[in-house]
Amino acid sequence: LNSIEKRAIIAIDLDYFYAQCEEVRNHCLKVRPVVVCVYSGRTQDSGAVSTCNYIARKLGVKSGMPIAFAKRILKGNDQAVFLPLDMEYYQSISEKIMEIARTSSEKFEQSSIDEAFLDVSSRFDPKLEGASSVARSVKQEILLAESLTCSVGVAENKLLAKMAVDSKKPDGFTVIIPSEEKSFLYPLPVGKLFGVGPKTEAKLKSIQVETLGDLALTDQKRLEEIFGKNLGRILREWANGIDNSPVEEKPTEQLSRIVTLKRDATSFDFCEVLEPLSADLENKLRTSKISGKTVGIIAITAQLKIKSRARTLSVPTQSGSQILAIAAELFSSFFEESAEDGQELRIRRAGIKVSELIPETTTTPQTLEQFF
DNA sequence: AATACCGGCGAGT
DNA sequence: TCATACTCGCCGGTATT
Repeated sequence: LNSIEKRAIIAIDLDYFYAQCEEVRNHCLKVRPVVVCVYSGRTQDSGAVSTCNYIARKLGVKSGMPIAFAKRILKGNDQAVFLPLDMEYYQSISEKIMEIARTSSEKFEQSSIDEAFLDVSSRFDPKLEGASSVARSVKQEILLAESLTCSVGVAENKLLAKMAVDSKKPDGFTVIIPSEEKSFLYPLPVGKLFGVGPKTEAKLKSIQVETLGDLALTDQKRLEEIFGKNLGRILREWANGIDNSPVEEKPTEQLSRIVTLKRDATSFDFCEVLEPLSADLENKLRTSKISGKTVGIIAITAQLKIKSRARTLSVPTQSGSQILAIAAELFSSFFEESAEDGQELRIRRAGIKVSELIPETTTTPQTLEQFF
């Protein structure tokens, strides 16, 4: 039993990140509802709420909500501020903070623009106590350097650290010690488990599984029948607080760019719409020194259904013009294909995805051998 | 029978 | 009421070897 060393994992989550970044550059916003929006450009207020500060949340604004909803909720509130997304600014702050986190631990994993895991197991004896003091100082360092608050969770694996950090926000500090793992998890409704969204929650409720305690005791075979072998196993393990996944940086597996069309279309000017996307992808591929072996398109229909088509190349590419040409072909045949089915395809949003990313393959071969 | 590829779905920030 | 832009992972079906 002692041969398996326990770990000490810290989860860091920057509070209402984009909206807090906006507060940092304009302190007056701190006392007002702040809503950060992705404007789609169709109409005045078309688009969705990306995130908002806690003042806006308290009034009922939520991530993903249409901007027009949020405006209705805050109508008459002359303090409310609606701001467009400024990803470059948020990215630059994220990079500085992630550098602080990275250098605070030998093992580091950034899991999104505003979240990271640290594994500090090797450094301390009472591991969770040591990890807690690292978590405290990282929190402090982030506050001093960037004037941003974050929440932290400390536990013996990533799942528990993530559940811990989610349990108290903003500015939270939550440690789950081994003896408290089950009493922390079991009372929670299944929908609170990371990875359980509305669909999975509904399925679980339909078999009378309401809490993580229920889930933890549900027959494994039954879960595998309903959710498949993998998800069935993971649901049960996670409900029991079991997670052996390592803290490690994972290379990017796919890149995509997508835009909302000015209006739903049964066809559109592929070059005009897709060229900026492919150019952006080329830029990203080149600066990341990677190439993509699969090029695909993403279409969101007028009914908000997500459709995709893809083609795997014999040689990975970085070329924007090649990506554009393939994407245009895929869209073209996709429209034809649905015309044959008698279905008129109405597209709302159009995108390009590059996947099967492989370290650097230059488009112009240097040598004959490379060419053949 | 194993692997590759594709398209759909679900979930997260 | 209106519904972004990304990323990741799994599943089942079909094609390829």
